[in-house]
Amino acid sequence: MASSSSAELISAEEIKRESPRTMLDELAPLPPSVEESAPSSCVASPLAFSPEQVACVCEALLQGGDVERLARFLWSLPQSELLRGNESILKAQAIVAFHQARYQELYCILESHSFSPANHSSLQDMWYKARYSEAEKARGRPLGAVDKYRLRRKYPLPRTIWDGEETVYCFKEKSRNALKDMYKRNRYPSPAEKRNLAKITGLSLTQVSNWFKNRRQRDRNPSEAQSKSESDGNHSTEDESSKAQEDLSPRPLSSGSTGSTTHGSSPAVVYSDGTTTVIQQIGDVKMSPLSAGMGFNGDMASVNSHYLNGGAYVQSHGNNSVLNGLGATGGHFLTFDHQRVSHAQERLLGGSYASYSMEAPETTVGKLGGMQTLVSHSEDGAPPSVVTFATTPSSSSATSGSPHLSSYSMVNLSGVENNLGLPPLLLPPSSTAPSHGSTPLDGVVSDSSQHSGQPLLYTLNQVVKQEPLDIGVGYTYPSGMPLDQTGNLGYTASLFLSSNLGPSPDNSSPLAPAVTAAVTSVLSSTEGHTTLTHATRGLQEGGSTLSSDYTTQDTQLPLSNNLEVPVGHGEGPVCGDMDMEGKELAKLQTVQMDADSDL
DNA sequence: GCACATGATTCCGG
DNA sequence: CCGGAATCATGTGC
Repeated sequence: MASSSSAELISAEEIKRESPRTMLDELAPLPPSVEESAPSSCVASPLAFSPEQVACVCEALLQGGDVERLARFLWSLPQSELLRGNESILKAQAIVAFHQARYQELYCILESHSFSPANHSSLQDMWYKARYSEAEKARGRPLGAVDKYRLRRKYPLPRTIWDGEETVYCFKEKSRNALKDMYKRNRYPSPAEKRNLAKITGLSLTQVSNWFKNRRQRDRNPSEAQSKSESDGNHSTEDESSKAQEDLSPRPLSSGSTGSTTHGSSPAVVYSDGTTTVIQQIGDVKMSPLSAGMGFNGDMASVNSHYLNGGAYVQSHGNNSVLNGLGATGGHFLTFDHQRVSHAQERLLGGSYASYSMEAPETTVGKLGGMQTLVSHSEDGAPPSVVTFATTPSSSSATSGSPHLSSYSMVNLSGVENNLGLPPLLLPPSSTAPSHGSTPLDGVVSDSSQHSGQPLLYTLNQVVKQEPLDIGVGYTYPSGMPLDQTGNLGYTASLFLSSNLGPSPDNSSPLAPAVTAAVTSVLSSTEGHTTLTHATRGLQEGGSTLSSDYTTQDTQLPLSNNLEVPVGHGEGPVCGDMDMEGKELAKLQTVQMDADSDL
């Protein structure tokens, strides 16, 4: 496996040597709408990306929150890629469609593919926001709470983005049952019990406390708030729910991640459905009530998004999963073949990128596995970006050829408002009607070979403090765009991609079988330093064992290291200035490798 | 639109 | 800091 078509792989070394341009720029060329270039040529020579690579880039761009760039990237993909059914791509398409107010298209995307639970929350949010937005436009006035409620009833979430768990008043049924059970046994739970309940339910300690407080109050004077239906006589549900890591198999309850967290409140939830196991750690932060649009609480995930600030998601898959560290093997996860980039694209790339600004002041680098680092910088001003992929030795999947992307993180650039076209999707004719904005596309598209790609299973961990960060149309990328106090983006996320299928479907370019990728984006800091952020995680091979942790802000970064990589001059976001020299890159890699050693 | 249900918040006392 | 009471804000159902 280590064997990948050499032709398509470029080592970081090579990249830094021969690539003066930013990778992301190449990945996200300007849209064909840009006059000066022949759109068609954009697709003439397909990028040498494997589906997984494309997915990874999508994720990276998604994390970055730069919808504009994401749109460009999607645009650059051959139709066949778009049709593959890869979740990351679909999600990216959905976000772009949302951003551009092409709601019908958005609905189609959301309804036509079953998304992994990790994405449910954000997609649900999009689903509803799109509905609200449409309704608002239709009636010309803002919607009230009741209006929204009705819309939610009218347009229930498709099962493709919803686990089916009903939520009432923001709490999931299971959570309430656990609370009720406990209440039945003890109206005044001890702090420890509350904490445990919090863990079990995925609620915050405060929520649990409030619940008991309210419950007692309403039990006391039934006069006003008679919750007869529930409190009286007998709660259907019986004992035991709370403590145990009980049964509650399918969804959100769980084995109390025992030691989980230091500060009294970071419930951990383990989802398990046989094939996957997810552990989610939930922090205890409240979102600003203002956080635009996040008011909707569809399910627990949403609730969490409301209250959490930290978390992690790990998913492992039966037979494969070798997401872990170092890999000297050469799985080059993301490679870029410059030679295959059309000249037209290059021209486009050279174009204007001045618009985006990176503001994340600093990021950190966690330990990484073998890394592939791609540095990019734009020629006219954009700060450099570095995407680093950690590769993993393909132990268990030596034969499978299935790629594993274990983690990556990317820090981002401020979302730039913009409307770019998105490549046409294969949607029912009716749905493609572009309602608004730009719909540049036409000339794009070329090959039509399609494939329903293999179900790439992945989970994305993203946790963070939620702060409003509107991307254009008001969509707040719900999950992963934390802003730090200064309003800058400082985000770290882990992404686990795994696939336990055999060789990738239609991929002509053999990928390293087990690859752990870590994308790291270098951001320019005001000091002229750049730090990397990264999160690493690993799954032990040999099956679904969870092994690790991850990342993210603040408190929870057990494995991270912090590295600062000096970069060019500190002149600000003016192109050339930010170039990362080969040596810096080398340095970067070295550092990363060092970081590995303590794995 | 209204009434009820329920989670959250605020204020107060211990 | 916790619990109780009052109250607010929003979800829910009719």
